[in-house]
Amino acid sequence: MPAARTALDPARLTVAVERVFSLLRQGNPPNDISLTAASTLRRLEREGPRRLTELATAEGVTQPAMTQLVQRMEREGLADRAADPADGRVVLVRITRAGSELLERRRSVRAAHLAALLVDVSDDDEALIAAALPALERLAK
Amino acid sequence: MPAARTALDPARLTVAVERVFSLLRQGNPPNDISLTAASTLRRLEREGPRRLTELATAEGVTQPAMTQLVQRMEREGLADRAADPADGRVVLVRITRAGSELLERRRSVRAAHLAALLVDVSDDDEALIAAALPALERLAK
DNA sequence: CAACTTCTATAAGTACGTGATACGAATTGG
DNA sequence: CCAATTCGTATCACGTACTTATAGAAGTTG
Repeated sequence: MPAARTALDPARLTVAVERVFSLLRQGNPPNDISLTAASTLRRLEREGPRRLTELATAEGVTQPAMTQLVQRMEREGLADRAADPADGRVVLVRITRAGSELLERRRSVRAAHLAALLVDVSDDDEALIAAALPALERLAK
Repeated sequence: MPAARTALDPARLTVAVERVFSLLRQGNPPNDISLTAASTLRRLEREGPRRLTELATAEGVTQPAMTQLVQRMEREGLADRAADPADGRVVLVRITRAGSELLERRRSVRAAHLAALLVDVSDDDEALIAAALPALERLAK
């Protein structure tokens, strides 16, 4: 009989992730963009121009929601649209330079906030979290 | 000179937490309550009855937002209000049995979803995450 | 007890999501 | 080769979840 699997309690991890997330959120700039907007921008940054419906599916929202989100992001200069030369129905959404810069600023702000929180964390705990980080990244791949 | 501190990159942790959180969110029931509603209910469950403004501050929303949230939660039977015998201005918000049951169902659903995700994670990674879990809980205390 | 402060509620506006539906562009079968 | 269908996006009507500004009742205080 093989050894029992590691005792990682999904419910505990779920709650912990939610609470850390809330903590991080507290330190947000006052007029932060929405979760979906941020996630969509990050996706556009990572993967390049994408279709509306593709984004909607990937982000788990409906197509009308993505249409509206892109409209707002376009209005704020964070993204723009381009026609697909190969298919006249398609809209390709792209992140703009301002969008990338916003993501960059957002990362700095959050990093600073988290760094402040980490002051109260023991070196041991910090090391444990650092050790688990690559695993968390693979989980959320 | 003491050893250099562990190299935990706040920006990386922030992004990883956001992405794990998004993953967990994907597997939500279709008509899930809002982040703030869930967090507020959990707080009421943990800490017992609380005032409106106390909840608003703790959750990082404005007082009118909390008034409205409590109204909605009350309408759905998840929470109720009681007068404070010591101060006629105060409303004490309490979680109801239905509220507790909702939290419990929500935890099961999310745990099941996360458990499904963990199938694709190596034993080593799972062990690393399990080892870091108490540290994450202390961070989010 | 009049003036101030505290606590909650209301009002008006915006962002963000939904389902239903419209409509032009692409694909397809007879 | 064109009528029917499917695909990709937009629009509409609606509900929720926030914001700021303000009102108003209950406590506190000089």
